[in-house]
Amino acid sequence: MASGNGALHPRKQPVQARAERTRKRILRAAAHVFAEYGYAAGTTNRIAEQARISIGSLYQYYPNKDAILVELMSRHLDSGASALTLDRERIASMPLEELIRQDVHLTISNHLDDPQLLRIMLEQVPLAPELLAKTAEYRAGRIAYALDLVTRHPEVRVEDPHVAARLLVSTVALTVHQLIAAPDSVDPESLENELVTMLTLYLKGGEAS
Amino acid sequence: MASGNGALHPRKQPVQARAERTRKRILRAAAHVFAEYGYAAGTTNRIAEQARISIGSLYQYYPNKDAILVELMSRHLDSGASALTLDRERIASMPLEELIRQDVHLTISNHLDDPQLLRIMLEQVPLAPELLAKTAEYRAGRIAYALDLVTRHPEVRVEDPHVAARLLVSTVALTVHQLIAAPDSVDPESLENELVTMLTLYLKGGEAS
DNA sequence: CACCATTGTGAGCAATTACTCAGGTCTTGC
DNA sequence: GCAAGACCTGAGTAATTGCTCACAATGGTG
Repeated sequence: MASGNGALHPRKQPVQARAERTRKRILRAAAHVFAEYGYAAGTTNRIAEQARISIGSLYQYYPNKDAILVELMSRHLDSGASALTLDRERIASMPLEELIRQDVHLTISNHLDDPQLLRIMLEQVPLAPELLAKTAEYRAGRIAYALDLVTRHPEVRVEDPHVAARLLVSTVALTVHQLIAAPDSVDPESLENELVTMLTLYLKGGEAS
Repeated sequence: MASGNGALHPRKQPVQARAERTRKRILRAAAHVFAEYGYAAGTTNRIAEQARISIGSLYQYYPNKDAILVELMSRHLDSGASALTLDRERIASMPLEELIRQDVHLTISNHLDDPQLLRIMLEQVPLAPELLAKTAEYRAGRIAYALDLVTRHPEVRVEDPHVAARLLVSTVALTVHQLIAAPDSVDPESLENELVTMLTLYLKGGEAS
């Protein structure tokens, strides 16, 4: 199913405004269709139908089905990664709880748009090699940031910084995803508070600050 | 892809020993194939080939592809659920940390067999309606247990018990799964220690016990 | 307006895949 | 030894689906 035709087409770039609109319609439709039917059952013909364009047009902008998913995921990652990085100076000078809260809050709000789509994308990542690299990079960045925080912030006391950093990143990403996308989803505010409490206590090592 | 033919076949029961062996071969092969190729690309013909039986035999025991996944998942859930429940009496009388450690340890060892397969199964759950009911039941059981622990154990101090219980369950299941199945997986022992520390501190609310 | 590149169309092809069925082979009970 | 059922076989079928291509429509430019 994952097409392995190494050669990636840099399909034609849109030059007229019309083309740009079509491209956007495809992406919007794909997001909708994938979220509703899942990746396998979200057929390209269905996407074209939803976008009210012909299947031929779709393939003028995306060389194959995977490419559409890849672009959706890329956009999500890019938007998530941009708002994230703080300079190292500020890490040490801000209260730990505030740093954690910032991260958790950002992650939650990033998931509130379309949890269903997120779910599909995360699941399909391992099947699309191009995405693997990109998500791996993204994850590595987050882990590096967490490791920085864990090792440099004065309030932090943990046994194993490397494991702690990975646990931190995984916990935030996964629980937010799961508890927001769940059928009976948890109230985002409560989730934020509990998560922040948990992580802050953990990093402080249970000692008074 | 998810066949909606409500009527489930109780395909013929094996009566000879030969048949029982075939059934087992199918399951083993399916686990292997799903883990290696994923669900969509894990075709029934491939499973039959791996099991060294003909495709026809496969369909004598399983009415469709979904049914195989369902049985694999059912078995996993049953084995996981059995070892889990403690009587309410003992909850209050055991140290909190020990209770948590027990749970985390069990979850980790339950994932060490075949993380890849687990991954596939968890992803495909939402597509197979029969499984949804079963996993929902399983999850509900775990959450109920956690809620019991959170509300009745004397060492516990949390703001919102319901959210805390769900956070607890999700955190253990998801982080274990992710960090064990990851390409560069975390050392299980360290993971156990860090997770236990984090959860225990959280539930105790940061106050001295 | 006239020309041509850009963009859009959709019937249909090739490949894949879940699943069937007509007929074989083995096991068991007598 | 011999029926009769249990079990197994695998080429074939129907349906799905990603994707192509020959052609039509549209937009900009002189």
